[in-house]
Amino acid sequence: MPELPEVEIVRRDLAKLRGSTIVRIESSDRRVFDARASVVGGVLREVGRRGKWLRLELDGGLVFSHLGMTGDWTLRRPDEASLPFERVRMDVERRGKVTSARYTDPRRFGRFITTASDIDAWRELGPDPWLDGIDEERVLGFMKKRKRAVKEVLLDQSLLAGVGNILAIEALWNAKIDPRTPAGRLNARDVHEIAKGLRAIIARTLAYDEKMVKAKGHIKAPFRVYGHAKEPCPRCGTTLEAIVQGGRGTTFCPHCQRSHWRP
DNA sequence: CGGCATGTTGCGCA
DNA sequence: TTGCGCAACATGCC
Repeated sequence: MPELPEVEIVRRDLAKLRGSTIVRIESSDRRVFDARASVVGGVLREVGRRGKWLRLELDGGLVFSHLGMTGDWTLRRPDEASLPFERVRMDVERRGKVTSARYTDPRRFGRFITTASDIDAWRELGPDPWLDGIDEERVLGFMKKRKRAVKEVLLDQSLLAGVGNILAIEALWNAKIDPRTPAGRLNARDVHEIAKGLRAIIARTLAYDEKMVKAKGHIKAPFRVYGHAKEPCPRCGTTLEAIVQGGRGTTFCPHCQRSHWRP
């Protein structure tokens, strides 16, 4: 369940384990699990996140976790059986009590890496729009250099880490900007609207995810256009269109998401 | 059965 | 060197 807000929810859950000692890590999955250093025996000091990457800081080591498309972490008692699609099990102990963190991932696009130093993927991430804020001048400069559609550029993790397909679609709808607009044609005001749009959808999705954690009942997803192709635009009533950009689906309103772009 | 999916990487080609 | 399109990864769901 991964985009910035979902990963943030997972981070908060794992942060409950701060101060614990890693007592055991097990995985038979060579695709997901990459052991570059031994971290067993290390004490978990901090659970960080930038974009979609989780970074567990230990005394004498690091653990990086990426949820791919279908990854998730669940805290269980150590005696509980393996979960369906469980790929990694990490047991930690604090004051004699053992908690077993289970990483599940049906599609196995995720990664779990134990290492002694920061990995390239982490170092190459841009700022996190939620934790670090959005430097609009930098975003504009980045956009100015590209010819691709703004929607595709927003998915570049070196621009703003954590923006995925849904957030990009929703932010552009919030900003009333056509996702096909060549990035280089955006102006400062467009970038300002996109920044506002991103902050809004991140806040909205986080709030939704927080409710989901508590109330088990079904809550309506907070998305205005993602998953709503062929339905009326919530703003103007025009039928929402679905297109493919860079191999990913995009939904948008052909009427109110125009800005200054013309085909 | 066919098509689509909240992500990323790697390959071939212009 | 760079950018782009697309397949691949693996599985569930509609």
